[in-house]
Amino acid sequence: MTVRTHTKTRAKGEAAFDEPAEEIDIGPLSRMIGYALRRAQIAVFEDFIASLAEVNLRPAQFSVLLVLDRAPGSTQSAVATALGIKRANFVAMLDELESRGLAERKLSVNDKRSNAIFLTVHGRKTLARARALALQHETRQIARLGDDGLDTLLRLLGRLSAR
Amino acid sequence: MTVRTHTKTRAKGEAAFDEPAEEIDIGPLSRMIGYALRRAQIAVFEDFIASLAEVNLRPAQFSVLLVLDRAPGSTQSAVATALGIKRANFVAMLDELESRGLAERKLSVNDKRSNAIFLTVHGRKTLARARALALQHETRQIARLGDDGLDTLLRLLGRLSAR
DNA sequence: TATTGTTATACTCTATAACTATA
DNA sequence: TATAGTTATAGAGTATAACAATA
Repeated sequence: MTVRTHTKTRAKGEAAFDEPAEEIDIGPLSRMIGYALRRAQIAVFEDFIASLAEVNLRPAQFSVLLVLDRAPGSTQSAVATALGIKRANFVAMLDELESRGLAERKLSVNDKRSNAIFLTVHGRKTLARARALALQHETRQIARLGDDGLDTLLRLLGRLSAR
Repeated sequence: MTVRTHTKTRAKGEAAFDEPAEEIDIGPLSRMIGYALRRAQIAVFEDFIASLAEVNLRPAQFSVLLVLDRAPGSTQSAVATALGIKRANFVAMLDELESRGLAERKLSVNDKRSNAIFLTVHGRKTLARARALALQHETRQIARLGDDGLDTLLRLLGRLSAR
């Protein structure tokens, strides 16, 4: 698609204040870290979502299944906090995973306030398939980054995320 | 803050399937590109928003002012497309910038369907201050990245965003 | 008193369809 | 027919306050 700006019919080569070039060059914006990060994140998430379409898992849902597999029996608060999700917002997320038969809440016997969360058998099977798909996605991104681009990128991103 | 998971009172050193460690380690997630990108983007945007609090400009609003300064008289569609914003969503954004006296729509004489967008004098003054604040923010992020971290990061992010 | 899960709510961002006036 | 701006609307994602049950 071609991006055009406001333009008058005008003799060739002639310039005017209110008539920018046909396509807008965003200029210094493309060298700003936040902007570049946002564009890259959108592109990578798009590829991730398309890659996992078969299992219908969004990035956040996949991350929850991964954590539940690593730390089965965790409370909702623990999982939510580990992933940077507010516990209030985690309720609906878990509701959906549970309604899809991927995870389940079990009443805790020790602390009756909390639920212990587990993957179901179906959840584990789905996660296994999701992992394979995510690996393909990841491999594709790593290939784009080139030789030791991954380690370098993760190191730099870690410095920005710290604190 | 300490993240705790579901835990029973239990003799020291004893392990159990449904009792994960006190804090959940997200594990392989931290080495996934999309996840690392998201965390970094959130951290950088947070710093950006705090840095520009004085002028009350969000990242997207700042980017619009930057583009208008570079390409005054551009149409709404051109600006929106250049920044990856849907033109329908750009209407309310511009409404706010206009109501704050930062930008203005002018009826185009050549094509009466479109508006030519300009910064106001106040918009230019605000942008000048915003640029100074954004530069401080950017300098802080660059310092975190270390020696030639910026060029490396932008090169890698560009490879992920391509297409 | 503090915490867990929950509900209600609101605000931002994003996406699509459809209208109008112009081209 | 197609495009620019607009409206309406819906869906994610995220944030806060408050409540009941339990610690």
